[in-house]
Amino acid sequence: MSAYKSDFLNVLASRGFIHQVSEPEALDALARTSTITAYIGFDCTAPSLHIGHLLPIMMLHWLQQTGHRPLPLMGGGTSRVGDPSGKDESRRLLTDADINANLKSIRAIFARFMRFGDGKAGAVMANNADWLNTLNYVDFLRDVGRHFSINRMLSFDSVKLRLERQQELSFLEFNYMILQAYDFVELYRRYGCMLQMGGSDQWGNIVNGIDLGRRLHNAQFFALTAPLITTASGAKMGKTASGAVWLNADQMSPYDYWQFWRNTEDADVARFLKLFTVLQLDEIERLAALKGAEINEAKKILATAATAMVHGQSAAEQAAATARTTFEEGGLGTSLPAVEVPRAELKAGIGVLAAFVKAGLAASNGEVRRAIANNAIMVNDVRVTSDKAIVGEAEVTADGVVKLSLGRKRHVLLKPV
RNA sequence: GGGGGAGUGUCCCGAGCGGCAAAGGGGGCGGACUGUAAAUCCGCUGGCUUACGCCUUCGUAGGUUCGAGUCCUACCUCCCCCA
Repeated sequence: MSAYKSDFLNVLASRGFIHQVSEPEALDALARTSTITAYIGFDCTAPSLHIGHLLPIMMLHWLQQTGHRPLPLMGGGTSRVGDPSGKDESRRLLTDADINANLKSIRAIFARFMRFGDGKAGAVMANNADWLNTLNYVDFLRDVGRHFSINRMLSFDSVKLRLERQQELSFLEFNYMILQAYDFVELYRRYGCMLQMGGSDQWGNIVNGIDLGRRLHNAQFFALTAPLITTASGAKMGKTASGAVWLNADQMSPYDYWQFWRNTEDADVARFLKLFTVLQLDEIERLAALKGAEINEAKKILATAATAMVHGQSAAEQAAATARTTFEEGGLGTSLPAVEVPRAELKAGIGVLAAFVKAGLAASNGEVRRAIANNAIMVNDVRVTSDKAIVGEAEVTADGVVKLSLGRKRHVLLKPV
């Protein structure tokens, strides 16, 4: 069904990664005849990447699998500015120390998805702080700024929407697109990078880079954007009670990560398998054909495969096993999140309210009270009906833990130490 | 510089005659139904409290009042118009 001749575009298109491509024929031809270096920018405004970053990371993965060179760019410099795209409010400005700390913890994630190092397709990581931080303002204006038309910049969605909605857009943020365009050129100079990929909201920024490349180097750059991924019911992906779905294990356990995928809506299963796992397409076809309750099998495969991409095969299988014992056999899974409690404290008895707050299942005593009123609280699978109930040593099971449950899905173990 | 408008529950949007823990959505969480799905229906969605109740919250700081999100003053931030 795909009209592309190159492996690279074929794979991306058939798995649903492509929203827009500039000059598709030329890019297709280039991908067939040479090794492309392509970059995607990631900002460092949070200490971990989350699910929203997964799509671009997968694009880099496939880029490498099809023989090309991925170039993840850390926005060490641009994070100091903040991209106004899709935002009504200015982002908080981060300190350089924050940015560097974030950058460091993000870096490890990439190694899971692509091979770094030598060889023609070995991935390279760059940081735009390396060139942006030392720019000379006047030189930059003369060399780069003169190629930008304010008239045109005002017509870009990222700017236009802010202005139309009467939201403040600072000069600092207004410059973001210029810096991103400059990044593209700089990566071309340093690494011969000719393709920039990103989310669909990046189209305007990328196109600016293409223009600048043509003006400064008479070079043909390319843009490729991925669709914005929403769930079948229209919600933005990756929002849960506790916030974002993080990729770092210390922000979100592999078990919880597995659960996130396990709870995918039926209608999203096939699409997510294509986007977020590396299963063969014919295998995905087979799974997608499952009907009714059988599709749960596909969801488990999705969960395990997607978790394995980020946390490794063994952690993924452990999460799957824990889910199986917990949900299908009514037992205790070993990788359920656990919270340690001093044995003496448990001996004295902890009120249910405090116990659930301590376990992180609720934010306040009141929240636990309401949950009890809603029949949602269980200790060792026994429903709690009074907020005066005590969790003590008697509740420690043969496994040496106390199982606290909020609803049927959220479980935390209390482990005496 | 002059004139007009706006800022509401720490997720968002948004109503709010001086009696307000503050309408209504969305989102989220829980329950029922299911398949750890969707849809639907129901409940919850500031903190402490067994409870009466107490405390904290409507841009900031004061004031009027028995009582202020609501009225007054000053200040901060944003928007629009005029210069």
